[in-house]
Amino acid sequence: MARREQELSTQDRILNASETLFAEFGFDGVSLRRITQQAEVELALANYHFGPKKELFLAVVRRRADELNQARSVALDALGPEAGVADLIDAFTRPFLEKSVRGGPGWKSYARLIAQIANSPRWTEVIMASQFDAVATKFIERTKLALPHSDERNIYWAFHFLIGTMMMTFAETQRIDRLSGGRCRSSDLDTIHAKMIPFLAAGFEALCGADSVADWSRNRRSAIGTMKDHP
Amino acid sequence: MARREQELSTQDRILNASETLFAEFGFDGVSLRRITQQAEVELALANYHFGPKKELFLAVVRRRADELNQARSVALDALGPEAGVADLIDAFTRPFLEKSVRGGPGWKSYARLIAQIANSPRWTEVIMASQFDAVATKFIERTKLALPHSDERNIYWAFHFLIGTMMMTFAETQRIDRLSGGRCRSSDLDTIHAKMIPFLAAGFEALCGADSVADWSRNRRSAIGTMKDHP
DNA sequence: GTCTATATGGAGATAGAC
DNA sequence: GTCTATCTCCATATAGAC
Repeated sequence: MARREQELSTQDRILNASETLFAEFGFDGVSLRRITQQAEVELALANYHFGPKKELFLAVVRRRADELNQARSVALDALGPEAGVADLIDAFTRPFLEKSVRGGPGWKSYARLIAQIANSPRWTEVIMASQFDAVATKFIERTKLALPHSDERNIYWAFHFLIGTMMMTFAETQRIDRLSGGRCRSSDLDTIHAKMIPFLAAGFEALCGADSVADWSRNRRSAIGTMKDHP
Repeated sequence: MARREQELSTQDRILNASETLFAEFGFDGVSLRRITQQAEVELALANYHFGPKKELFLAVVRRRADELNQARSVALDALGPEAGVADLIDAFTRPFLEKSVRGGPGWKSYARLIAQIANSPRWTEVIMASQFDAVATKFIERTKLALPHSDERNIYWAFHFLIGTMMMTFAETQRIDRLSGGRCRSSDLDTIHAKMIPFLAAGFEALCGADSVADWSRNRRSAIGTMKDHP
C-alpha cells in the first residue's frame, strides 16, 4: 500500500474508501457520494470503474480474498500428516490474525467487514460460499483425517462453531471490553487468538474425538422436562 | 400472537413487519414505506407511533428483550451450587433456542436479527450493552464460581467465544448446509444446540479449568517463526 | 479516464383534515 | 388514531463535453 492515498490509482482510492466505510456502516449504510468524497474522486468515477454499487461491494471483498485464501492454503499444506486439530485450527485462523493485526489498516477494515458479512444471510451465497468455501473444504478434509473416528457431521458443526468464534473476534465490537470492566480488550487480537486455539481445539476433541460425548441431549434427556420432539 | 395479523393493533402490525424485514435486510436495507406496506398500515403511522426510524428499530429489539432476559435469569437461578459449566451454558442458551424454534415466526426473525446486531460495532453500545449485559454478567459470575481456579480474564474470553458460536448458529445463514453437501442443516437448531453444549463446555474447561493450557502461544512459541511482538 | 450536469426515483419526516 | 398530500433531501445511475 502506498504511503499517501494520493499516489494510488483511482480504483484503489475508491476501493480503500469503500472498505473502510462498508466495514463501519454496512452495504446500505453508505452512499456512493460518501465513498467518492472520502476517496477524493468524482462521484461518476465509481460507476465508471465498478458499475453498480453491489459490484463495487463485491470488488472490495474479492480484492483481498485471494491473498487470504492463498495464505491459509499454504499454511494447511505446510502441516505434516501428524498435525493435530490445534495445528489445523492455527493454520486456518492465523493468516486472518496476521493480516488484521500486522497487514495495515486496510486489512483491519476487511476483517471487520467479513465478520459482519458472515452473519448476514443476505451475503451467504454471493460472498461466503463463492469466495471462502474452497479453503474451508480443505480445512475440513484435513480435520477429518486428524479426527478419523468422528461422525462427519460433527466435524461440520465444529467448523460452524469455529467460524462463529472467529467472526465474533475479528468484528472487534468492543462489547467484551465493557463487560469485563476493561480487563479484556477486543483490539488485542494476538491474545484472543492464543486463547481461541485451545478453546476451539478442546471443543473439536469433545465433539469429534474418540471418546466424544457427542450429544448433550442424549445424556440429559431424562433430566430436562421441557424438551420435546427431537431425536 | 394473534392468529391473523389483521386482529393486531397498529403498533404490533408495524413491529411485526419491521422485525421480519430488519432481520432479512438490516436497518438501512429497509424503508419505512416497505414496512408500512407489509404491515398494511399508512406510512405516516410509523412515525406517529414510534418516532424516527432508529427508534422503531430499538422498539423492535426491546419488545422481546425483557422476556428473553427473564427466561435466562430464571434458568440460571434454578441451578444449584453444584451446577457445572455445561449446565450454565445450557441455562444461558436454551431460552434463545426454545423461543427461536417453538416461539413462533416472530421469535425466529428476532433471533436472526440479534445475531446480526451482535457482530456489528454500530449497535454494540445502544443495543447489546444496554439490553443484554445484565444477564450476561449474571452468567459470568456464576461461571466464575463453577471454575474458581481460572484467571477471570479467561472466563470473559470464553464467554466472548460462546456468544460468537451462539450468534453464528441463530443467524441461520445456511452456509454449512451447502458446505456439508446437505448433511447438516442450519435450520435444525435443536441438533446444533445439542452439539454446541459439549463443544463449548470443553472449551471453557480447557481455557478456564484447573489443568488449563491457558495460552497456545506460550506452548508453541519456539515452533512458530512468524510470531512477533506479543507477550 | 475524468469532469459537469442532470435524470429519475425513493428516502424520512410532517402538516393538517377527518 | 388515521388518512391524504407534500416538503425536502439524497440516493443510484448516466449523458455528454473535454
